[in-house]
Amino acid sequence: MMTSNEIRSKFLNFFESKNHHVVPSAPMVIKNDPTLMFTNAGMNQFKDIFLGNSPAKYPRVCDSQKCLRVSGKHNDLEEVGHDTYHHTMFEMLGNWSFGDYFKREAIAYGWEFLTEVMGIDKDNLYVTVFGGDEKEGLSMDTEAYGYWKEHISEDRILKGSKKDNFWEMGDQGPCGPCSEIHIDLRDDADKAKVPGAELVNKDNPLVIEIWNLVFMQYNRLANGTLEPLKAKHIDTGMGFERLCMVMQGKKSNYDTDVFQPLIQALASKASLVYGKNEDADIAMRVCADHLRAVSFSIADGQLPSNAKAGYVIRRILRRAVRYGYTFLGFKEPFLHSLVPTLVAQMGGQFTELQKQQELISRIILEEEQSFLKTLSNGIQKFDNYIAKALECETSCEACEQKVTVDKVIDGAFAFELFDTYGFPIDLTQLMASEKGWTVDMDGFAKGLAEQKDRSRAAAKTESDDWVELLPGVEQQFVGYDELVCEIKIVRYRQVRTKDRQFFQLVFDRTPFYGESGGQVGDVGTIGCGDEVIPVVDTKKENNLIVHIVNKLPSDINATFKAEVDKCRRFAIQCNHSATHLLHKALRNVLGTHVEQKGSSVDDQRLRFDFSHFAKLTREEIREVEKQVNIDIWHAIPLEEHRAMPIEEARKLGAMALFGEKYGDNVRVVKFGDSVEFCGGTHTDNTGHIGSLRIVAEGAVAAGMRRIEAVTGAAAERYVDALQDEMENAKGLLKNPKDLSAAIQRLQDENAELRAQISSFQKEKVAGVCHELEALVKENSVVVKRMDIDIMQLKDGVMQLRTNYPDMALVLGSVVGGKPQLMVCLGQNRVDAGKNAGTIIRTAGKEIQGGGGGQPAYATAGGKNPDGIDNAMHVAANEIETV
RNA sequence: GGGGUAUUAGCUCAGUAGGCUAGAGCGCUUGCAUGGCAUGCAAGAGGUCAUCGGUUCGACUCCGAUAUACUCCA
Repeated sequence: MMTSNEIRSKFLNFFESKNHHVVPSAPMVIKNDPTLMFTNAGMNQFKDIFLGNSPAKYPRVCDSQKCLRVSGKHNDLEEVGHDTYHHTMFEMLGNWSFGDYFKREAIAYGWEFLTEVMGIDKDNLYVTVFGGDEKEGLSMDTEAYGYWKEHISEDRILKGSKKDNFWEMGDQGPCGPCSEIHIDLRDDADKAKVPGAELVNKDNPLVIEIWNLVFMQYNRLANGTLEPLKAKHIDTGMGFERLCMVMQGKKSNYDTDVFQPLIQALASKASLVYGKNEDADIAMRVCADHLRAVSFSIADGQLPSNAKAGYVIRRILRRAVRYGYTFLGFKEPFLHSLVPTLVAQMGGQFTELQKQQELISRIILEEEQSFLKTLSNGIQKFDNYIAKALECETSCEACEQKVTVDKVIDGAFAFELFDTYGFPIDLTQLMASEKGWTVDMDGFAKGLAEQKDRSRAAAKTESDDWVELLPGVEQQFVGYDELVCEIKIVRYRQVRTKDRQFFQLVFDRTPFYGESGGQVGDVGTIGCGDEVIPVVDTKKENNLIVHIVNKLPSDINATFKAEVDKCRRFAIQCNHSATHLLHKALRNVLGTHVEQKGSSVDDQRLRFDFSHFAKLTREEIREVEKQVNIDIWHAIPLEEHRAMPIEEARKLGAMALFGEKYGDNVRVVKFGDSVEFCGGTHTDNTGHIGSLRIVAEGAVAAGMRRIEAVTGAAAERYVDALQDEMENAKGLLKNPKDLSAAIQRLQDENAELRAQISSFQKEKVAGVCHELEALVKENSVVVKRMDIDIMQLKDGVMQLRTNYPDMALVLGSVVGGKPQLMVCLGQNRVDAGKNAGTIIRTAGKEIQGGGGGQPAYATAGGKNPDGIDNAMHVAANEIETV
């Protein structure tokens, strides 16, 4: 039997023999494409070639690309595990032609590989071609049909609809008809009953598509129309796991050697046998699949989090935990313990997994723990809800009105559990059914739909088609050397979001750095004559530097002077270079397990995330700061290599980052011992940085720390602020020798004085209460004016009340021009039907105020101090009257 | 980017349709009991109810803003 590793290499070797260049898989996590979070198809890493933004380095390429399909157009998440062939993460084998060969060769290569290299029986194969679409005005792909006829009998060539046989990567952009190869894996008896041709594209788990050949020949415009592409491309994708299933004679992807080790490990952990129980089998498939997806993402630098791409990863992980919890009986974290199995199996091919094994395990463990906590919170909330509903039932029975609860969980509550507390709806349903309840799913769906509408409305952006002014001009970035230059606008378009509209401009050459690699985009101006237009931001989309402006220049075709905000850029460069020095210093001080996991650099500060498992001590922070500052004092000049062959760069000791895509030639930035692959802009000498101060250190996730620091003028300001505060504090304390000791003394003194005040107050109150007690002993009704804050007497008066159940007390006071009134009644008077709250409201009118309280004790305040005596009389009268 | 929820004792959390002397369990201190204890009993300490404003006679509670955390959607 061919192993999965052998199958992968046979594919790559085959296309290499057809003059294809074998490239490595791009990272699964996508960094600079606003329309896409994860690589969801093999073609992603070549997107800018298809869009015409950059030229192809090789006309023919092949690879095996790790992909994640979980959101957006290809949303398979809820399918995964229930069938035998959907996955979140999978490998896509592909071959490409960029303006080189087209349909004839693509079809011939595909056929040769499957039937001759893989030795698949031709009688099990079917192919589809695009059958045309009237609405689009497209006719059938007779070209592809013709080439297929050379290999396969016509009754095996099927015509497909636009849905199945016309491929588009989005609402706009390159697209074209495609041709799929399907395989029929059923046994002969079934084949005899129903011909395979009838089951193609019908979701039969044994008649499946294995390869899609896309013929890119059109460009879709924003208004929906198609225009022919000048250069035609081939883009193919074959599901690696499916091919393994075919080659290993299995009927499920999960039965191949790609998944079985994980599934077997899970089964033994759960003390179950795979294949005995459908629910448990699904759960094991879910866990095996999701563990792969999550581990690969973390290896590529995308951690679970509560927003965007990180949130997608969190959801996948939680889905696995949910299935394990419900169907495999795992009530404690378990997924993390499978990481070694995954690494043992795939770590050889994907070294990023192996190198970061510990980090991956720790992060998964932490996520599992936190989700199990959310679950237990949700279960508690759920139980409370049921208990309350049943309580209502029993209490109603007590008053002999037979009311039964209808045992339906309110949709709004189910949605609240889900939306606010993250409690999965299927668990709510499961728990409900265990108790004989049902869930109002319509109500739940309604809540969810409203939520979705709100979000969509808020996130809506519309972009027009690009207006081409200078077609075919390739953009050039000159910002490493120049901050001012003459430019022409190559193309532009308008973009509208909910509360803003702006224009995106592309120049022929630009000094502006587009946001990428953690470095913010430049701002500045473009000017022509008297007209100067601010560039408010610069972004990078698919390797294209896009300048954001709020209005278009009056003459769009003019030559402009483009000028980057120099001071800002200088500060950014210093911060970026300081980040490199910091990275190196951290590895020196903490060890080489420190890897960059994220970085953000702007003109104000720098932020650096890295793998490390403990809080940095104050000494470590000092040492890191010191090492960076020594590099700064040494005024090390920048050594920059714009395009160094990657192997040579590695020999120099350059640090490559996980989850980054590198070409054959890379830019290397070197300051002394600090050598990094980096596309960012840097200061020409570390001396310019001035100094670095670390201002914050904290945790981001398990095994991951974050440092924030400032440099140069910002560092000066930071130290100034500290110094000012210190001087101020010293000044306030009359310049003590030891500030901390002085503060400590002050605190002790303060505590002592507080204690004294409170004891004085207690004494005073006790005195007053004593006085009142004497009066209460004599007369059961006491009316007294005493101008102190009555609220303070509360405790004492309440004490009095418990001792003298017949007591009635009316106190009045005027403090600071504000009248206060209090009525307190002993229990016997309350039982007799008197209510201090009512009395105080009546009496309160006399001081133009309101008040309230309980039957036994009430207070009121007011605006008219002159009425206080009257108010007391009124209250007293109320108490006396029967 | 748009919603929702939470923030109360060292920890985990109750709580009030504005006024009940702000509580429980665990932990802590002290004392007593047992030969011993992951023991029992008793007493006690510990709270600017996240921060800042507003409404009110009165706000832990209502309203607004901020911060932090959690969570859903995009």
